[in-house]
Amino acid sequence: MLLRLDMASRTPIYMQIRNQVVLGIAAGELTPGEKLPTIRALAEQCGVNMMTVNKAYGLLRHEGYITTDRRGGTVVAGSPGAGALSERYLGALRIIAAEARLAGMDEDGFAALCREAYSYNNGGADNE
Amino acid sequence: MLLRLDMASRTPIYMQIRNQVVLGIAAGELTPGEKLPTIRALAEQCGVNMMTVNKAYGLLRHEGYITTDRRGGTVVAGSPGAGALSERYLGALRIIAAEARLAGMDEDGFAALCREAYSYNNGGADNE
Amino acid sequence: MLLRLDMASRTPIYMQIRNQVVLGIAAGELTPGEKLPTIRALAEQCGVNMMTVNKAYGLLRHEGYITTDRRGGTVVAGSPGAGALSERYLGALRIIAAEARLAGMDEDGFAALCREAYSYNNGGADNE
Amino acid sequence: MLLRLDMASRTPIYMQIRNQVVLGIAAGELTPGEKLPTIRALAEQCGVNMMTVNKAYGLLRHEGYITTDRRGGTVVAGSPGAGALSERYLGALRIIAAEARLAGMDEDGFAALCREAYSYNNGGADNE
DNA sequence: GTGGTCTAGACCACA
DNA sequence: GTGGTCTAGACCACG
Repeated sequence: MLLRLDMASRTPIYMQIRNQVVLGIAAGELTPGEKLPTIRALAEQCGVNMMTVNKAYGLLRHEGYITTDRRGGTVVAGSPGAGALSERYLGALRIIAAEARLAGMDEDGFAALCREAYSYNNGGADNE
Repeated sequence: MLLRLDMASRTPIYMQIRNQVVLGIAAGELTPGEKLPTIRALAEQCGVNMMTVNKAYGLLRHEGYITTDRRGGTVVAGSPGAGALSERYLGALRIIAAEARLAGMDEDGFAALCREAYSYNNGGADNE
Repeated sequence: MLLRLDMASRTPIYMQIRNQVVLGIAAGELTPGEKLPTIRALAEQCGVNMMTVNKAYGLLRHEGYITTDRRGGTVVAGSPGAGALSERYLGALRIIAAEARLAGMDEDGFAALCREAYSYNNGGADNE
Repeated sequence: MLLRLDMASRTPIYMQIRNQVVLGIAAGELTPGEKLPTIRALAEQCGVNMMTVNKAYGLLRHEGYITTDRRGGTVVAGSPGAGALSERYLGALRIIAAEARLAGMDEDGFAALCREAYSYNNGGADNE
């Protein structure tokens, strides 16, 4: 699992880390129970501060994607609670859909794009 | 066209305005050639600073969604250039898709959600 | 609203701040819509670092006790969502109850103590 | 007496052990004079370090809940000194009460919850 | 050795 | 002027 961060992006670094981990879990690259790098290790590997990684891990932990074992170590959790997931993404999806529509993409094309995004297994998401 | 802004949202106000205008155009609520409110009017109506509206209009203009008429009015433009739109949204879509997948949604469910977002006609989404 | 922090306490400072704000809201000392001190102001007033206050505010925001207005300022929110509140406190209450029981307090005495805690309007909680 | 520990909890393991023992005594599951497992045995049973169990036992001993017999065994003590117990819990109780109140619970409901916590016979609380 | 917490600075986006 | 983010250190509790 190699993180690729874009220091010039408008997306905060801690959010990029968070996104990459989520993508990694969804892609099966990170499996439940697997141990994540320590805060210090990941910070050094990425060339960022510990606090930044800490913030990303804290966010992921809060979202239920990872848990922190008291005996030292951060591990990938199972699936987070389902919750009202539909509503949560609808807002963002609507905006993307509106932009795609105005750019000339029809509904089928957009659905195909979404399916591609769903089945895509990581690779080069610049996660902005 | 009534803008509904959430001052407590993490999404910057200027971006919320921009998003609502894009949604409005996509929904046909704002038609090409239609005149938008003046910066001053919209700022007063929404209770925000003129600079904020100005920033939103500038962004929309830069993206090609609106143009500024010689005599000072701001009008809705036609469709912006198509461009390689797929690549632009794939990053964000992948993250949303990953979250949806981890929340237990299968590909068909996600595609259905995306179609719903595509055909949705405005409403009041204020998320990014 | 004056915060009293105990630097020697085992309770993290950010948690002490969080607790005092919660107590203040419950006591009616902080009313919904009221503006809280800025991070900088509170940090200086308490003699702690901005990041510490920031963490406390972030926690309170996440818990729904306060919201941050984009136009600058942190305000007291209304009531946070009810949720399954009973379950959340039962664990902690059971331990306190067990200790009280072993110290010789009977059920009525404990209930009286709890009522006192409920109706107490701030004052000198050392919030450990 | 079976301890159930949550390695992902924010409560330190030694404190979880301490809490469970206190709950066990209060519930009558552990009776005065009863022998507790050796540090080594409990550590193995729970899959934690001996130092951790030692710390929990040390805390319990310091609080008067258990004593160490001459011949090396650790046994449940009688009731610890009563003391001014009210003041000791008031701080924590006030915070819980404030949260419950803000979550919409009235005084009677809170008192009922406290009585339930008092009469509860163990179960598996691992919170602080 | 792990994460949790804190400090004393700093820069930037937003309004 | 506000909060958001980040840095480069540091100390401590826990295991």
